[in-house]
Amino acid sequence: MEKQTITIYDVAREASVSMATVSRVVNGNPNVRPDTREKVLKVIEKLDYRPNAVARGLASHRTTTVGVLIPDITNIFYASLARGINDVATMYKYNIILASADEGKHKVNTVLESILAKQVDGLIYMGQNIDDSIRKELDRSKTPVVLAGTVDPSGKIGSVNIDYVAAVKEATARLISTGNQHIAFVTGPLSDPINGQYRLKGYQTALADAKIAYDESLVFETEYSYRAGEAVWDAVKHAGATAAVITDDELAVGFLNGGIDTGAKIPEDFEIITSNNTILTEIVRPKLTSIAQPLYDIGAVAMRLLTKMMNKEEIEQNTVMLPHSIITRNSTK
Amino acid sequence: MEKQTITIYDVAREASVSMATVSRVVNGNPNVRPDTREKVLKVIEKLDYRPNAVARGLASHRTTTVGVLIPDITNIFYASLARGINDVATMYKYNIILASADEGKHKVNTVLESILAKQVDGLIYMGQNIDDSIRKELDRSKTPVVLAGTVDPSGKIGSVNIDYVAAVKEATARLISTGNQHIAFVTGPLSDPINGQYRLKGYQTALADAKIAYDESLVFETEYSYRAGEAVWDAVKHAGATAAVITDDELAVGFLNGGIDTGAKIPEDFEIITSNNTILTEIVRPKLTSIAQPLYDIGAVAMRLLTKMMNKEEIEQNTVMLPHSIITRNSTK
DNA sequence: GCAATAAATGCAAGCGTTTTTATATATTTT
DNA sequence: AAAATATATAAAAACGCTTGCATTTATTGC
Repeated sequence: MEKQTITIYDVAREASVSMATVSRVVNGNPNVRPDTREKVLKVIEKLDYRPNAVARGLASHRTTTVGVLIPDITNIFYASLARGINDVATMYKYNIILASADEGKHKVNTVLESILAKQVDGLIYMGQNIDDSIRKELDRSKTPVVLAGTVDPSGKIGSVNIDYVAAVKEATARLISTGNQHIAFVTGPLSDPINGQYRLKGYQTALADAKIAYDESLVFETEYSYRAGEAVWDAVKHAGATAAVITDDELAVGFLNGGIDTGAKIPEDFEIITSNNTILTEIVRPKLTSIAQPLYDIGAVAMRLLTKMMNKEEIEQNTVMLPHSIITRNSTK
Repeated sequence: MEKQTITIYDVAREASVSMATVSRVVNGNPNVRPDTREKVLKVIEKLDYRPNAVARGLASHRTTTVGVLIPDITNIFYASLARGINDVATMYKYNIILASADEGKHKVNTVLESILAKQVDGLIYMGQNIDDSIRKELDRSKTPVVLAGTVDPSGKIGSVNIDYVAAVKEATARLISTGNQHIAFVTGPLSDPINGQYRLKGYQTALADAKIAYDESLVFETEYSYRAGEAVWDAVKHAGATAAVITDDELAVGFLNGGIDTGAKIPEDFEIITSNNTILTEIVRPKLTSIAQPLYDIGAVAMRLLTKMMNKEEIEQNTVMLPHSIITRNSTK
């Protein structure tokens, strides 16, 4: 009664050729006489045959599937990267296994393990700092990995980013140039090297260049969320800051509104530069001046890089830095 | 030289049991003597054996993978649903193959085909209207499908939604109650039954109840995006509307800013109610009054429903309607 | 202590492909 | 036209697991 699924074997029989030949046709192997190809294609059409990707994966050791690890799919920053990843993946005929590894909730290791068990051909990794246990897991599977919007200070793993040091340095310098002497640095977890090493360094360097003493009490570490931004406004204000560099747009938007809602005038009383130039920066009033990262491109380039690795092509540069800029809007003077 | 991958066979040999027994241990089959189980587990640990999910999938006809079709991953509405889906999927040990089927760009059919080829155990479908070719594709594969935030007017396919008719009716009535006689309905594609049938009907019903004539020139069909919202403001204003019900938050936010930026006073001159109650409604000033849909829950419930279908459990109700409400903020009087 | 029954384990046939190797057929070369 | 070479096709062995069935081992009843 059950509608029998049609296999390559059925096609072979019906077309009076071997399975091997059908396989060749399906895979576009040129070693098939045109008329045989025709014949086989006709049968495939007639039987409405669809190759079983799982069987293919087992036999060929290629699943045409890549894993994508994302910290939070509702964060526009990561979602934008994901869009770039997705488009390029689609272009190269890969499917994406998406796994979200919310800090804590689903432990990265478990999630990673489940993805790797699925025999993905490659992995795009976003977010979370890469600790030893993760690195070990990555090593044991010989799966190619590319980090998108995430750094590996050891430089072993390929990655696509912007120059965070330079970007934050420029942003900070810009705030200094309009007379600010007390500039806050409002950031996500410093355990993430992007924040703790690169961005912080850019911030410090700009201060040093301007002969302003680095004051640790102006560094605010919190989480990437709107609420966290709202919540931190008071503290920043009380610390005596007159401007802030903020490392995430949701955070910055919360921070901005935290200020606005308590009567602060932005940018007159307080200047803000944020970091990701997502649509959020244009949605709020005043619009936010921002470091512009080519989010979509970071994802796209990361995925492209991964395709090369999966093809075992020669990689000229496994750490790529895309250009950034600063988009001036109305949260700065 | 290549580090040999360890298979179930290696474990079996090393533990001096059969592959079947190892398989039983790995799959938690109770028919294994505790000491044998111990022995096998020890070897698994020692060899660091990891089952190959692809081989498992081929042998068992279950991939523990579900497909998720999403129109646009950067749209907070869908991303929120996806988060609910993801959490429940993780809870039930399923991986997600995410495919984004941007209107047009990647045709739904192609994407669907590639997902189904991967032998997913089930499918969550969001967004796009389900036309005949899609329905056919869905039917041919016997894969269980649940729609999340998407309706199937035919009622054949399981789905999780809110009562769009009632929600929009309430929203419209609320605007009428504050004296508005010319209320615009700003929506995404009317080809989507949610808009074209349900929401529109709610809008019309509210008008009818208040004895206000339905005026087609107050219905504005556009796309779900910030820019589209900005762009449509003028037309709506010129049509003489004094309030609007808008079916998407990004759209609404663009619309709001389109107004604000041209000097309109909201809500004094113009009232707005939006539809999804995402964080965007709280980010803008004034904050937007909104229909509240339990986005995360829609996703979560949809996925839960799907797990039941995949287990062939009895489904009491394959179309579930979650409760909605209206959250009053500052874009209405 | 033995038959009857239940529980644990092993055997081996799939699952639906790809791919290597061998064979048959076609094409060139001389 | 035979030998040599190139091209198409076939045969069958993997790929790494699950699972139905057969077999062995343990448990129970009397």
